[in-house]
Amino acid sequence: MRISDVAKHAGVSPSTVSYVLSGKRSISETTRRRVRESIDALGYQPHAGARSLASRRSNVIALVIPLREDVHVPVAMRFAVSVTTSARTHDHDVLLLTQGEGPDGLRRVAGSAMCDGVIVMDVEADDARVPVLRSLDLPSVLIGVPEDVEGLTCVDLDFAAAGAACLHHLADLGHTDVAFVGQPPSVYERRTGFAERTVAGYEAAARERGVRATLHPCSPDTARDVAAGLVRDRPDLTGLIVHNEPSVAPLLDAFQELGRTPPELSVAVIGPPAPVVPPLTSVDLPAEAVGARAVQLLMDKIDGLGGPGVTLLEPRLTPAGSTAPRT
Amino acid sequence: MRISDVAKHAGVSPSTVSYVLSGKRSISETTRRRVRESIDALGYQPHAGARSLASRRSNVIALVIPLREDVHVPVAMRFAVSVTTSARTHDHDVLLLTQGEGPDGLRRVAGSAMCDGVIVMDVEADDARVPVLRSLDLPSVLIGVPEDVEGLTCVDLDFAAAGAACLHHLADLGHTDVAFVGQPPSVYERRTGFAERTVAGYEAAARERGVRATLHPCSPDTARDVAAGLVRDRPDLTGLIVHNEPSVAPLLDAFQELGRTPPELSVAVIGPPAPVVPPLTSVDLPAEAVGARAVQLLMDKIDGLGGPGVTLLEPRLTPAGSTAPRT
DNA sequence: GTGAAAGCGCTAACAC
DNA sequence: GTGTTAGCGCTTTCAC
Repeated sequence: MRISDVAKHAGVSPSTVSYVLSGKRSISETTRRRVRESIDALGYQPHAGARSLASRRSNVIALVIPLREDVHVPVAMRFAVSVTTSARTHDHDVLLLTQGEGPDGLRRVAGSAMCDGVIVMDVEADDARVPVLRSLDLPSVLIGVPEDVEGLTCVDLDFAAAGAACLHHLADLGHTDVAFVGQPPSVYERRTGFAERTVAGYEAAARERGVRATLHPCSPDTARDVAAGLVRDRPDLTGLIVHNEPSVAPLLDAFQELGRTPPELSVAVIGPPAPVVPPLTSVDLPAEAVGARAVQLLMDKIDGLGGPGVTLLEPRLTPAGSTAPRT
Repeated sequence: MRISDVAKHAGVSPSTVSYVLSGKRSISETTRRRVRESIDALGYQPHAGARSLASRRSNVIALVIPLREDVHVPVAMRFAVSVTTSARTHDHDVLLLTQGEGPDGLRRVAGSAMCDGVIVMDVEADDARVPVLRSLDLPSVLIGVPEDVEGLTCVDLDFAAAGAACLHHLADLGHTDVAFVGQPPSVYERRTGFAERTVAGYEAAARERGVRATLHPCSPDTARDVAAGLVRDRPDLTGLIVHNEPSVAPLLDAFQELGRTPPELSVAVIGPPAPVVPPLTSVDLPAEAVGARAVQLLMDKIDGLGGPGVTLLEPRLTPAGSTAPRT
């Protein structure tokens, strides 16, 4: 089943079928309909390899997913699904690259023309893949923001604004002593962009508002200790910002056992709304929007449109019962 | 940069370069070396589309990942990563299909020759994709086992054996009253193979051993109620089997508050070892092994080797401090 | 052990 | 608005 079979069936030339499919030149309404009918009748599907050979377009994008222990998998998956779904609306498929392949994976897919572009997740401040991307002339979009963004196209949530939004929210409620429970230490050590920027936004806002503000890296299994340490050392603490999805539940449990429960201890979280009752004041992480935007930007680049630039999506803080005015 | 450039550089014909790359005919050691050197010197990489057009092999496999609310994402991701990594060792890449595309996604990638085969995850007892797979003559491997396995190649953990192993372990310790806390109700309603089989194995073993055994679907937000119900209605309960990864922590917390802690209440879990201290007696879910096996089986099918069949990997129960003899 | 050349199925000039 | 045709870059017969 090839394009010439469809052409014969419809009584037109192969190129006409091709143009009906691509819409790259105008076709009379009658011809278009006849061709469409033949395509349906025969169940024709173009051969992807032949198409990519002739058109120099694979209609595939690559997605590099993170695999680190300290990356919250469900969030990564939300990005991946969003990218895949969005790509389909642009008639592209998604090739999965694991971070384990590193820069070589990028060279491989670029060199063999397996994909038209690549989306890289979990970008660090000084990411080894960035120089490779610069040298590769493969259209790319980063989800995350490295230190040097020269020539790159990046998308992310405005994490600095998210950190600031939480602090301003608490400051507006009268809190003057706040702690920030963050990502596992390793995340800061490898200088993951989003984590650094969140803290920077939080600390800047705290200075601005004259709020006492400290930082406490955390992971689910150290949550208990972090809570105990805060209760012991910070008697005046009334505000808590948590930027660590899987630690939210253990942290709240620990604080509760220590006699501190929201909203007496006002808690705001940065991340997907945890399915806890009652709901928490939170800044959502719009993975779907970020993924869709990344795909859109990549499609533009593939089509030679748009230049480099950093797109930061505005965070939205949703107040809930876990934060209240200081008493 | 094409194969003919490499051929010229090495002073051989294009076909010789092709054969050096594919190993499909014998090449003299000297020629092989010269060609290899030219390939390295020029940094040649074959064009994937051209290759797939000429050879009718894309060297890509598709992977359908589940996206359901009730599927535990980190486990699904472990499968996906294992499949991707294994595929690379067989010189294949992985195309991501979301479950949202359903049967049409399979038809699409099969019809356009985008991939040589497909691996389908999260298979249900009566799965809509199975008849499509049967009609498609696209090599496929299912991770999971549907009701009718005629003509299919399936891999999975032997969940029936896992359920039985937990019960036998508890029975060996003298427990005679056991409860099984399972997946969310929706998982059973849509008849997901692995959940049904686990329960079946558990119940059969319980009958065999004369143990009182009941089933309790659960999700993280109903864990508290499930625990309360069991404490209230089952005063003689001393054994618990949990087949619900994200509910383990809330469940144990709830039981603790009700005065029941391991190993007085002996708890065994089916799933990846939870990072809790002290560790729990558990049956591991060998996602890596299952993914690797699925890829191996698929590669064999693509090469025309091996027939249909169901491969069940033996579970391994690792005893730990959460289970103890009944007192 | 190696080379020549005929496709693989499609796209996009070019021609009308 | 439509048809003809020359590639796209590789694999694989066929021939030696």
